[in-house]
Amino acid sequence: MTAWRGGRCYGAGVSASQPVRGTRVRGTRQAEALASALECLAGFRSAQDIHAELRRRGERIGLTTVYRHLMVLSEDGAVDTIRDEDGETLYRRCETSEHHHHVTCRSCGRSVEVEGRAVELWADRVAAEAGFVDVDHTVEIFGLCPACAAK
Amino acid sequence: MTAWRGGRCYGAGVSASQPVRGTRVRGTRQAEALASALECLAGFRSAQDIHAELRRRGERIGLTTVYRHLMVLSEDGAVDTIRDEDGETLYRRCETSEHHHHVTCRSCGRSVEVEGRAVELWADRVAAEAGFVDVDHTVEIFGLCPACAAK
DNA sequence: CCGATAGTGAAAACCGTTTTCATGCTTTCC
DNA sequence: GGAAAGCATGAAAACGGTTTTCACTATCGG
Repeated sequence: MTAWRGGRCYGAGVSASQPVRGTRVRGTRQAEALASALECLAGFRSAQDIHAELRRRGERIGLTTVYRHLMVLSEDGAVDTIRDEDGETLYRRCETSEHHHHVTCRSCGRSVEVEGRAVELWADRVAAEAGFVDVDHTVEIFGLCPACAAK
Repeated sequence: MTAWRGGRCYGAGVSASQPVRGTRVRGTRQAEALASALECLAGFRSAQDIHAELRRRGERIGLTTVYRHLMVLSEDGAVDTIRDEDGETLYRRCETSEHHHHVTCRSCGRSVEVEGRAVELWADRVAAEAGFVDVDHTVEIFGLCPACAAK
């Protein structure tokens, strides 16, 4: 469970949010609802948070379905995923399809995408120096956003 | 469960490995055994791997105790921890007490410590630009080590 | 020795996630 | 329009790593 759960973001409708990128996520009421929730939620949220939010909105949708859709969406690159400090997976609608990293608020979940050409290069370089191949990296930055820091 | 479990590293003894840094981990047979196992195991291992290894060596030690000691050791900075792609926590005896990162083999767990002045600076900079404070970061690189890549 | 104190570990609880499987909803074809 | 086929759904159960519980044991100072 994340710390910042609970929230507003009602008045959902935001007009029939159309399918997120050409994925198979479409058609069903549940997929629509999930897409709309992702549209509306600003930061990284756990699957359970998102499910709770949907239920709060009155949607009839099962936790299983939320997990299933998030999995597909993330495989398709339509949502980003990160792991919080407890190992829980957090999801967020992806803004750009390019490789990038995040500065995420550990209190409210709000996050900013940052370009990381520099880290990419660094990671590739040090891995190559160590003789490693097929290299992959995870880079996440957590902190307190200006709003939360103000408290 | 990690992929590279099971291994040699018997003939353990390595002479009574002395207590790792001035922690409260000492005295008991189990703590000694764990310290010695960590000394001997090269790469990052899951708590369960380490426990299995100890049992294989004939040590009488419970999984709970392994977890407990690893927790303390990691709080004291005597072991490093990272999360693998499945969210499982992996442990390794720490080589330097300075902040550093790893290039870890996703097949055998072997890892190389790398200096990351560049990333530190980058992380601090982008976080500051976004107005975040109390910043923390995780940077892990996974790949195939030369030996595993050769197969 | 002895008693206080800290450590141990089997079993149960936890908790996020995945699987199962019976049921529903769509789509397709006639 | 309707029946069959196929995919989506979700409650409940399984899963797997980790933590908690609690009765028991080892250790250490005196």
